[in-house]
Amino acid sequence: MDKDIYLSNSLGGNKEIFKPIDAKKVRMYVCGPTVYDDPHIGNARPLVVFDILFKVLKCKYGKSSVLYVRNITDVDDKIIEGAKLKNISIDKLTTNIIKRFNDDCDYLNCEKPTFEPKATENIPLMINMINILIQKNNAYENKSHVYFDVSSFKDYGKLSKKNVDELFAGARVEISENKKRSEDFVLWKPSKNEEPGWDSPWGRGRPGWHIECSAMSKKYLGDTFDIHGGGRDLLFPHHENEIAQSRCANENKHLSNFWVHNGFITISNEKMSKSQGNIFKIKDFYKKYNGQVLRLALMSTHYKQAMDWSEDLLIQSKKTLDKWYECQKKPEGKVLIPDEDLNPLYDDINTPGYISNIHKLYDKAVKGSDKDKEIFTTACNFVGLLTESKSKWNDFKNNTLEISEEVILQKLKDRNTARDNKNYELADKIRNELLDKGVLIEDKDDKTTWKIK
RNA sequence: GGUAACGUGGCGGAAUGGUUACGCAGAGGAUUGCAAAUCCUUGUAUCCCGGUUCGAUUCCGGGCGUUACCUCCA
Repeated sequence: MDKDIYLSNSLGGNKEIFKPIDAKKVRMYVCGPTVYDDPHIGNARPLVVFDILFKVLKCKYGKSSVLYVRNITDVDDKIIEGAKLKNISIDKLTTNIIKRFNDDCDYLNCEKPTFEPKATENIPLMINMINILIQKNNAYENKSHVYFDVSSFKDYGKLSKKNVDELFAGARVEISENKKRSEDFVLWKPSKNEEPGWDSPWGRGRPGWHIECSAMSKKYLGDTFDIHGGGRDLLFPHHENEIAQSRCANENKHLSNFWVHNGFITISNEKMSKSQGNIFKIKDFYKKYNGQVLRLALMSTHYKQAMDWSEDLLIQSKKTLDKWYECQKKPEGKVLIPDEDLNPLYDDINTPGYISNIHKLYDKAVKGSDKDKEIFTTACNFVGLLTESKSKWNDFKNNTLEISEEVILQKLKDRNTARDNKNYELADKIRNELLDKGVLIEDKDDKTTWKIK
């Protein structure tokens, strides 16, 4: 489609026309997981949001013209703590969690990014970047620690619209003995023997939290790229610090031209947090819901808004997909989604607006031709919905059932016998029994069929 | 306290300087032994107070409310 893509840019705070630096090589970096615990639905949101943005970008610029990099941070204090807590090796923990993460991505039907670099495989790049920052007087070493000197970077706070003086004047943050100012942040820190560490000019140690993204985005996307994405919580300090490191090391005006942040998921309007005990892991939904249900649920709110997670939301999403799967028809050959229907996605990834259009395409498809059904299905497929076969969708539901198919068929037989004898009381009783077990009966024409509620 | 985002019907949730999408739930109808499914029809909303304007839910100001962020170090 010729239409421009619009994106809300956290840098500046306005919705802008998206123009890539090079239309033949559109570059997006999204902050991936720190692999210390099972991914939760808060992690699921950026996965789906940026998966859709990836698809939209490919739609406009061509499949092979879009690079999508999502890092895996596999060295961090939280990982060290997590391994200790679970009493397993760090290696085992990160391997486990990376597997979980990949399973969750599959479950949510997210495409693989172009590159998924791991922090531990890029330590030399980080050391190199830290060296440059020290040389340029943007960083200093003290007692085997290296800190970034925030006062050396005049644009610090620009992304998150924070005034550095005000931010740290409150004296809420204690000044560490090792660093000059409270706002400075660590680039490198020493590791104890049992902790993971790498040799460096400042002794055996490990990188600070932010430097891995600066090093890896540079490696795969260069000094300046088009889009940097992640959750709202990363805006400060993580992205602010990334900008400081990268721009000082690379001496350029922008790290990324666009900064895109997705909002939070809340539970009963409270932020998910461990202390509240209200964290939902993605794998907790494996048995009860097809991943498509979560995907549609995550699309039902615009990515910038906070979204409240609820069982009701999932029930509605499931119901909608049930309806949509009835109308699924695999497109034969190339089918185009009408521009006017695609429009909302180009306008700042407006997924609710797009869903609305899918509903309209559905209305048309139900009454219309095979072609209409193919257009409807294509529109769903575009955002990763209705991609599995109808039988697979139904199989998933059957697997959640506690009653065997044999028993169901026998009950249907009994009921129809009762109906033939006009014993409607018994017939209704059987129907309600099955309904209690989640089996819904439909009398259509002369045939009785059943399905999972 | 500082900063930012948000406030739309019963619920979820878009859009918009002038008839306020879409879904769920509700109501009425067709159909049905009753249901289910499907189809048709349908009611209901822009937090409060000012300002700009012929006209504000939309723009501006104030208020109220909700939420988030305020690191690393510890």
